[in-house]
Amino acid sequence: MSGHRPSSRDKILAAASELADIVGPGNLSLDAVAQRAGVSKGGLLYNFPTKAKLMQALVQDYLKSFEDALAAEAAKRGDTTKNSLTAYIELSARECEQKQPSAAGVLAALAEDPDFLNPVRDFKRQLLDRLKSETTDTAKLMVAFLVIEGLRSMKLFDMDILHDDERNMALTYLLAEAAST
Amino acid sequence: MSGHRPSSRDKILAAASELADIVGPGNLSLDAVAQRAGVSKGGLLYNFPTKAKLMQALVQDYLKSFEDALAAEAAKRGDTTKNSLTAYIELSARECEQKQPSAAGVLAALAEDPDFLNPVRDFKRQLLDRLKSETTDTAKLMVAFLVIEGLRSMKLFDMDILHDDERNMALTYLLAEAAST
DNA sequence: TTGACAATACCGTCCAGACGGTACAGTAAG
DNA sequence: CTTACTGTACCGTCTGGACGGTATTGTCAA
Repeated sequence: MSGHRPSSRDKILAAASELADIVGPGNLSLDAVAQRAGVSKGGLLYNFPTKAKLMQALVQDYLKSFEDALAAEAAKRGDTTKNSLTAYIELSARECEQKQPSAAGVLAALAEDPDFLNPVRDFKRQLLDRLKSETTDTAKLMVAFLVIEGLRSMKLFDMDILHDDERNMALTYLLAEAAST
Repeated sequence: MSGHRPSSRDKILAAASELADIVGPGNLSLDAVAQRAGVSKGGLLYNFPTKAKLMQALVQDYLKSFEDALAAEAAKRGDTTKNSLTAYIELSARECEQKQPSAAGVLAALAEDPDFLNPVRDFKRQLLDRLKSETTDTAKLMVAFLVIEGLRSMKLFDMDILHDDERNMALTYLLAEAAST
């Protein structure tokens, strides 16, 4: 079900994200995506019959890879459901450090039509509910969740406002609070 | 210096923001903006000689109105510089409740070219530095700042994920921490 | 006072190019 | 024969922006 060799589909998705990052979220054209992916335009439209479908796939792809990373992080430590908040925090912290161009694809989808973000909304709400069922102090959960959301939005907008120590301060504070629950 | 009657310029800016919210950030056209503002396209181009200039103005406008609101909030309570974090938190909290369509204009600017957000980055960094100089506990400041950033990004993306009580929990937590400093 | 001119604040039209998408013939692999 | 494309040609639409015009108001010398 997963683990293909780099298919055309994957190359197109990657090319679209990279391009969105280069030309700006609202200036993504099918011709340019096809060219960057090393695929003809006909080939692109064979895989994604319409631009909207491409955008949906971009969002789905982003969500899927995040989901996988979260599951991997939870598996890496003990599967005790109790510390999945800690897993979420640490995963997000690590993601802040590195590049993740796939986020640019999400912005492209947003630019095209904000409704493409509906799956993201659903995903986040589900995640929050899961976290909620596993923690006792809801106020602290909300703070942690929102801090990460803030960090994530900064990354999305390429706003490298925070110094490393500033970010770490917030993160260690969160981790300490999460551990004491 | 301020307090004009609704000039063409202002009508255009407002129309652009509203339209961005309706048609999606990446689908903002000059023709549509002109029409909605009740101005001819030539008239629009007179006020904003290029689309890029419009976008810049949209961002500037957004920043300015936020700055004004923050100053007004600080003035409303005592001008003691100590509690400007509290002012920031409460202002942001109130803004979460209400509609503020001007944010859609910022997304339109982002869609066109992410560099248009540079002024936002500068503004936020300045704000953070000011807050930093007025508080003792930097870790708690960072948490508060990032929580608000998270709230703000959700509003921007129209992600009404949080229930009112969830949001209030985070906010009252923040206010309590800010007061105890 | 008046006539000449200029600046301001627009209007309405036009155009070259880019875009999403279609159509279709061909092809190489399995 | 089907799948997964390639390549080319094309269509209708939309877009940013250039351009020429116009009404109003102001300025200022004679």
